[in-house]
Order: sequence, then structure tokens, then C-alpha cells
Amino acid sequence: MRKQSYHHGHLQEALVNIALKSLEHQRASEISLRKLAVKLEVDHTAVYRHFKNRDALLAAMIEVGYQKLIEMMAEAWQTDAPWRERIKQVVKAYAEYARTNPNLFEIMFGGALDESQYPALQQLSMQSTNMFVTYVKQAQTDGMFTGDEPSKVALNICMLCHGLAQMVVGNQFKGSFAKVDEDLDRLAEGVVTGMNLE
Amino acid sequence: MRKQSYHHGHLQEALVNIALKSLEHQRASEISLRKLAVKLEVDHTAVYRHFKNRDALLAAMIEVGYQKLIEMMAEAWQTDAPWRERIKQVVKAYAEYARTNPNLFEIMFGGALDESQYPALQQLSMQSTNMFVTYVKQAQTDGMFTGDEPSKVALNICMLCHGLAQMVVGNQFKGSFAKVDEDLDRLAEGVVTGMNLE
DNA sequence: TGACAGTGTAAACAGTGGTGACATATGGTG
DNA sequence: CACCATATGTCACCACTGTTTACACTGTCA
Repeated sequence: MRKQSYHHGHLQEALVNIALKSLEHQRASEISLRKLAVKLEVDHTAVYRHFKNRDALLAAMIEVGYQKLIEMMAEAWQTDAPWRERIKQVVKAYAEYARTNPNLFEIMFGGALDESQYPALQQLSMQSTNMFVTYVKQAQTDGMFTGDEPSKVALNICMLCHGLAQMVVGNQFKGSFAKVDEDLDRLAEGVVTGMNLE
Repeated sequence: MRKQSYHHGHLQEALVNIALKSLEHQRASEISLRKLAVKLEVDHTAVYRHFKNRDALLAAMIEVGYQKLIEMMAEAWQTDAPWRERIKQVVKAYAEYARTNPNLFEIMFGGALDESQYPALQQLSMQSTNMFVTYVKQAQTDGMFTGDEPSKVALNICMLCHGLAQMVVGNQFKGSFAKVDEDLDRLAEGVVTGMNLE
């Protein structure tokens, strides 16, 4: 009975939040449950009242990450512009998300966590990839022509997004191609025009 | 003076080799220097005679990984087939590499290691991406037409490869698109035909 | 009030990467 | 051959990590 409060109250939320905040300036591997607990002025073993283990906390963080990503994609699509521009905006949003949340993106797609043990993550993951299919179908009704099935086109766009994002966070734009990172717009444009659409 | 040999002889090589072998059935995060040392019947601190730290060992492993990847791409390109088929084979090789070496691929591109501290890795990384440019240029002389610069086309192919590979190792082919993993050929075909070439 | 589930604490464990002092081995020198 | 510098391996520690177990406090509901 040394402290007046004793119970934290919202430890679960607080853990996810502070962990996500930590991710803004350090990678996931540098985050320790003990340090998080210190910041929240709580014994480090209290974490285990809310998460089975470290991975479970990571999973909760990734869940938020997917929600944010899906949100950003949806927002990018939400425009009056022609379908070509809208797709470009989605690609851009995807890459921009990776650029501004590299450490979160890393745990989402870097393979550090075994998603198959977290059904909620699997569902969100599928949801995010399915968005591409939805968008392509919608673009088709807006005048886009493609000989391939929508799902195939969507797959290609999805792969391009993934690849672009990967290269952005990997800082893979140095000598070989553009020096970009700043000019995502041009890259996204290249993605769209480089595809066999119209 | 309990052992006759005392000195291992090829500890450096042995460490990289056994670590790479371990990577075949477990991910990098599960590999510990101490366990490797035990397997080689050596004190775990002996590792530090050959590698500054754990990351340095990872870097050595990644170096081998790049060499293998570059080799496989080069081999895939080495054909008499028309350029379209050759590019497809390269894409396929890239994805196949990721599929058969997922844990190695993960440390190569998962962002766990800060490549900027290992010039040899940066060089190899650039080399592997530059191969795409070389191939596109060569394809151009073999009849491929593209309005864009070769480097742009190469960038798109590179992104597609990265994205495809990423999705393959992430086991992201379940409900949404194909059920593949088996049918890389069809996916690679889709990549090539989905692009604005000819 | 009293039982009780939820939550935080304390102590301890095994495992990790890493350091510094020391021991041994190796290979070249005189 | 003797000798010695250097490369390599060992040993004793350290700080830190995730995790478990037994215990203590808190709030709630009967």
C-alpha cells in the first residue's frame, strides 16, 4: 500500500499506445516490456495481466497499424477524380504510410510475427488486400478496361504497392533509380502508367 | 588442456554455414550465438573473435544470401528464349528464391539489419537491383518497346518482384487471390503481361 | 459484511548479447 | 631450437530480457 492508486486503470490501452509511440523513434526489437512498464510506472509483470506475451502486444499494435492503413487507403480512394488518378492516390497513400510509419510497417510485413496465430490480424490483412480488388472493380465500371480479371489486376497493383513500400522503408532509392522518397508522386505515377490498363 | 585441438580452425566459415543451415528450419530471431557455439563445441565468446557482434554475423549471412539471389537471377536470364519469357523467368526465380529461403529472405529485406553499416551489403543490394536495369536494356535491343526509360521499367519490375516475393513468404495467398505458391509460373506470367510492354 | 475475480507486486529463473582478463596455440623470427 | 607476437579460444562476469509463480491489494456484487 505504498501508492494511492495502485491500479492503473487503463493499462492495456496505455501499453499499446505507448508502444506505438515508441515505434515512432525506435524499431520494435528495441522495445522491451520492462521499459514500457517503467514509463507507465508499473511493475513489468503487470503486462502479463493483459497480454499473454510480448508477441501478443505486438499483435495488438499491428492491429492498429492495419486499421490505420486501411483508413488511409480508403481516404485516398474517396475522390471525384478519374479512376486513374484515384488508383495512383491509393498507391501513394500506401507508400506514404510505409514512409511515415517505417517501424510499424516493418512489424506488419517484416515477418517477425506469426500472423497465423492471431485471427484478427489475418482478417485485417485479407481485408487490406481485398480493397485493391474492390477498387479495380469500381474502376472498371468507371471506364477502366482490362482484359484480365479484376483480381489479377488488383494483385499486380497490390504487389507493386508492397514492393514500392518495401523499397521506400528499406531506403533502397539511392544510386540505382531515383533518389526519391520525396517524390512519391512520380513513383506512384510510374506504377500506374507502367501497367497495362486503359 | 582438456582437448587436443583447442583451436577450431575454420570457425568463421563454420559459424556462417551453420547459421545459414539453422535458417532453413527456424527464423533468425530464434538463432542465438550461444547455441551456435554449442553446436560447434566452442565457447560462445569465441564468436567475437570473428564477428564484432550478432549483427555482423547476420550481415555475413545476408551477404551469402545476396550472392545466391544474384546467381539465381543471372541463371534465369541465361536463356535463348525471347525477352518476354526471359523476364518472366527472372521474376519467377526471384519469387522462387524467396519461397525456398523464406527466413534468409526475411533478414535480407525485413529491415532487421541496418544495411547502411555494412558497405559490402549496400553494394550487393545495389547490384541486385541494377540487374533489372541491365535486363530491360538488353530486352530493348531484343525487340522490347517501351516509351519509358529502361530504369523506370526496371524499377516497376523490381517492385513487382519484391511485392510478389513478400506476399509469397508472408503466405498472403489465401482467400483473396490465387491459392498459389505452387503456381509461381502463372503469377510471374501475370506480372509480365500486366505490364505496359511490347 | 464477505467472497471473489481482476489487477498489480515481488522474487526468482533461464536465456541472451557483450566485455575484459587470462590461457593456449600458431607461425615466423633470431 | 628457443622465443615472442599475434590470433584464437576460455572463463568469470555483467546488464538486460521475457516469463513464471506465489502473493497482495482493489473494487464489485451478493
